[in-house]
Amino acid sequence: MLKISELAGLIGLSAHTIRFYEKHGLIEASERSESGYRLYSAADINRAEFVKTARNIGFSLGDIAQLLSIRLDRSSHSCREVTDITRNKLHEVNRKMAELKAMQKVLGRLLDNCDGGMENATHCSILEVLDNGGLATTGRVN
Amino acid sequence: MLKISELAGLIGLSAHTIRFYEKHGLIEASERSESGYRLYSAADINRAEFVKTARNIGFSLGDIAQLLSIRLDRSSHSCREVTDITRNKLHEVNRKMAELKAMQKVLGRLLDNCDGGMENATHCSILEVLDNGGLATTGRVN
DNA sequence: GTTGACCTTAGAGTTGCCTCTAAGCTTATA
DNA sequence: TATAAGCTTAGAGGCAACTCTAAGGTCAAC
Repeated sequence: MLKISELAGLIGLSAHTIRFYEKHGLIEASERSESGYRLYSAADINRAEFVKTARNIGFSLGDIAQLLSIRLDRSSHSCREVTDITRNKLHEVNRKMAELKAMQKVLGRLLDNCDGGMENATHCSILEVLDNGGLATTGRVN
Repeated sequence: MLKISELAGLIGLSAHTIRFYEKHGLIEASERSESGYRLYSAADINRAEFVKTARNIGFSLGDIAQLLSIRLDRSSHSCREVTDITRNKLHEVNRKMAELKAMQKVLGRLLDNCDGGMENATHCSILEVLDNGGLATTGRVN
């Protein structure tokens, strides 16, 4: 049985974060010492590691809660439920990637058109673009 | 002179958001009517549009505050300051993109290895990966 | 028996960006 | 003139995922 900071060291989360996850139902200590300290069993540790792995991959705490409830009783859930959660996450990631790509493109072009020297900003092309409502989308813009 | 909801309609932000931006120093109404209504001049509208454009590109409110203070007195700021803000943002976007790409890769592989059928999740390969600390990185993985 | 590290709790604070509410005044329309 | 739409304010609420604090109990070592 591990104490909270031992578990924390093992899986690489702070004790604070473990308590926070407990409050949200993700991690639990199946026992308490006489003095009330949390004590983590092997099963608790596995669960905590599951949480950490899922978190590393990028699942939200809400996703993880769902995955845990499936994990807890695999036979009454379908494999499909798991892939649905995963696919939704992938779609979310794809959406964000698209947004970031658009930002990347615009920021890159702003920088391309601006020399960024130490002269004053009176004719700064970036400020001009911002003043004019964004990059012109006429011409060969792609 | 426009009233707040007219400005809101023009630039595509809610009146709530415009007040919120005002509280944070981004947008201002240079006048008030006798009854205290905000009235926006052409210059105020330009400024609000500048804010909206910068926001659309993805600059944070903090970035925009900096850009505005440069815009307000272009001659005492260098073009370089503007490119620095822009470059920092680009780096931030690049960092996030890299994170998302990693997630994309992992999620994609999880889905590839799991058929996601309606059978129960007893042998779900995604849960297994999560239970085993992530995707194995041995073998031809990349 | 005292120091110091570690544990407990409830709850507040953080960051970023809104979003909404309450309570009340103003303006336009029918 | 009455009603509805629109405006004002201060301040609360919400989301995600922590992060920290206060005030105190516990435990191991010297």
